[in-house]
Amino acid sequence: MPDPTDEHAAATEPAPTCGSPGDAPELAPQTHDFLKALASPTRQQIMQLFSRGAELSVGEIAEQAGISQSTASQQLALLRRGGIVTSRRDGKVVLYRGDNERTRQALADLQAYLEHCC
Amino acid sequence: MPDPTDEHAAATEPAPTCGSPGDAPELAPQTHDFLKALASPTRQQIMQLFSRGAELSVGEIAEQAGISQSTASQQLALLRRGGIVTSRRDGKVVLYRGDNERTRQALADLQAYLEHCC
DNA sequence: TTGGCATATTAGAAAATAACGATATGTTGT
DNA sequence: ACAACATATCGTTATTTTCTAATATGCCAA
Repeated sequence: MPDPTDEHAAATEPAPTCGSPGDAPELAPQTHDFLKALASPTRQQIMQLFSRGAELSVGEIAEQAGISQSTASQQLALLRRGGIVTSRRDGKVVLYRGDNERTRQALADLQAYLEHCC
Repeated sequence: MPDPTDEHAAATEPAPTCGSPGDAPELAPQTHDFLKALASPTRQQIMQLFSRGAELSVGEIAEQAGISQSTASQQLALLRRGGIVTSRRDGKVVLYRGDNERTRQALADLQAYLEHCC
């Protein structure tokens, strides 16, 4: 039986729409994941492989970044959770690429968050 | 004799101006510090105290954030290293506030970095 | 179904982070 | 110089992160 944690289901979040517009806006959990995902040398190194929309398999990423396959898979999972990359299955490989849409969104949210304190 | 690590000297960096414009732009060390500084619940909580240019002492921040004085000092040091806050001495207290200028710069650098891969 | 390959997940050790109390440094008044 | 107060730094412990090898899961072909 297939696990309910379906990997390549389109996990579309309902969008929190910023609860209390009054005073101190908290950083959305998604944006926190975004920041955590980027705040790592290894993951930054991985991101450099996705120049101009390049699409790479986990194996290629592991090799080019000089890390093990399992490490690559784990770090890619974190990057995906942070909304920085997307994945799709093509045969027996899984291809990753930068997620333009969600990255733009996270940047906008971050900018809005920093607006009120800086 | 005063330590060369002068705390409140205006540490103005020469700005790296992005070495090789060709292919894969690395994230500036400053921007990495910026990301790491923000990717922490405690430090995000601290940042929420600086609503609209508020200026607070370390003691006030520690109290309002519910953390010890030494923790506040340490976390504020990380926020300052990330260019998110500035500090100035006023008598025996040290006042912190959001650093508009450097934050804007870090956001711009981050945006440029993400441009090429997303 | 079986075998082979690619990716995800697990388990565990090493390293980095976060927090605190205690102490050192700095500053202002007396 | 000394006392009093505020902040920075030190030393330590608990938690989290990071990485790898080993194993499990998923997909395709025969």
